[in-house]
Amino acid sequence: MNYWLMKSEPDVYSIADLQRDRTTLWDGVRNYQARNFLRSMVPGDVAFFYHSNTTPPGVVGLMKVVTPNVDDPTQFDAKSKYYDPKSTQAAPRWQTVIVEFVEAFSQPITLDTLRETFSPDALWVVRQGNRLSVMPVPEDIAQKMITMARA
DNA sequence: GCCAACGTTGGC
DNA sequence: GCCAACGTTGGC
Repeated sequence: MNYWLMKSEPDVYSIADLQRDRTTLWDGVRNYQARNFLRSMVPGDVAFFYHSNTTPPGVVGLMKVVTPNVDDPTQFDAKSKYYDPKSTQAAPRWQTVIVEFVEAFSQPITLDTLRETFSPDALWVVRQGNRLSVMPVPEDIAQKMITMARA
């Protein structure tokens, strides 16, 4: 079982939206490093939901992977902003996962607090200029984050 | 809204 | 294969 961190702008899709929907297909990732992490996810993996482009940015809850290795349907949709003309049904470029809501933290962990607590070498989201939207989280860091959020 | 960081594209 | 131009991300 692995831990991940996945970013979303709450104006686009928030933890409250996931709580309402229960599950969602995590579409729109168009970065190869992030996609490769998505491809390596397995059912039962736990992901921290991170709100980006908001005040304050931070980790707001937990979800878990229920269906791995799903072709992102938006790559085939010419009307989607995520449409990829180089992708074909026979050779789709973009895979993602379906995630299920687990928990909305009563006490979100802000980026400031993450920076005070964890090293950028261990938790990539605190690296300056970090733009990766899906990243691994080491297990010991993940356990500490969960403890902090429930304190 | 600004802009630094940085990934991608495309001409050569 | 280099690298300048360009587009996007995301904190502030």
